[in-house]
Amino acid sequence: MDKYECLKLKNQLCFPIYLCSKEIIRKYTPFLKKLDLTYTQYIVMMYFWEYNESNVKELGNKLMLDSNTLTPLLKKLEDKGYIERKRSSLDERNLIVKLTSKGEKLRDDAVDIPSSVGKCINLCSEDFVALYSLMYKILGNIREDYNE
Amino acid sequence: MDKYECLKLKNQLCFPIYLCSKEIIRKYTPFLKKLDLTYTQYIVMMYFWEYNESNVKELGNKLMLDSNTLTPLLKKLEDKGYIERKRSSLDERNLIVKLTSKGEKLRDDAVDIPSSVGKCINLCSEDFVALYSLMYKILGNIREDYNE
DNA sequence: TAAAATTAAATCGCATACGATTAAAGGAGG
DNA sequence: CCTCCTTTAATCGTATGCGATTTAATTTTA
Repeated sequence: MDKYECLKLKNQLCFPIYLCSKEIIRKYTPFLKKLDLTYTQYIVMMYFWEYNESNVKELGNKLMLDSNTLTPLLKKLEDKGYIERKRSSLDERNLIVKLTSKGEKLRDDAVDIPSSVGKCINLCSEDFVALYSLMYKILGNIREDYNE
Repeated sequence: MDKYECLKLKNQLCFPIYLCSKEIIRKYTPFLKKLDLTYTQYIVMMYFWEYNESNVKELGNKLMLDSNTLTPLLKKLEDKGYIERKRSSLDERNLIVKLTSKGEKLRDDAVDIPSSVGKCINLCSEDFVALYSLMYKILGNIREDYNE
């Protein structure tokens, strides 16, 4: 029995998760390119399609990203005309971010993407459900503060 | 029934996988810092602890990374003294990368990391196995060329 | 109420990722 | 032998990701 067995790549759980995340994102890329979005920008747009308006803090909680990543990303989305950034007049520390009408319209172009990528991943619904719940179980274990 | 339902974050599979990958890597960080490694550098070191020697192509196939990512990363590992880079004399196109003795010794410092992080993730063994096999199933579906 | 503590975003620096291109070496065919 | 094709790394440019610090606004507290 090799005492280094635990360090072999095939015995890692993190490694295939890391690969899956990257490869799934790679599958999104050609579809997102048509909308002039990167994957992270797409996640942010999904947030706003659902909630319409937010600030950096709230958005960051949901996406587990901080202002160091979000600030430049939101500026890019603003340059593309998909969102609007404005300081709150009630509390100047807060940056209000909201969809523009152009950003809203983009939703119709995105609506087929999940199923297109789903076909590439090609999991039966049992596997989908099992994987989904395992992912949220891990997230719950790692970040007890995270509420879906 | 909302026609945009499929675009909600909570209905995505990619999103929790993306989060899990990032958060698990975050859990590794404090342990890896003691070895002066980043997560990707750690994956590369695991490869070499297992196979001792390789070239950029082979390594990249296994890790699903290309020379654009690996070349600078391998130079950093060389600067740290963990690996050696040398052109093959048989075929000058190939870069032979191998562990140094310092890199080999590092393995002993890494051997407790998987279980330490495993405690944070805190999955029972059934969940571990289920998740592991789902991940490789997806990888097999996405990249039929990938052989573990 | 003025100084201290807290909060929210922005900024900085470094390390990936990765599509695309380039450069250099080796191999194939005329 | 020479040109074309392929292969392997390296390089380039853009976009995250994130620990750490800074800046500005607000709140707390002495």
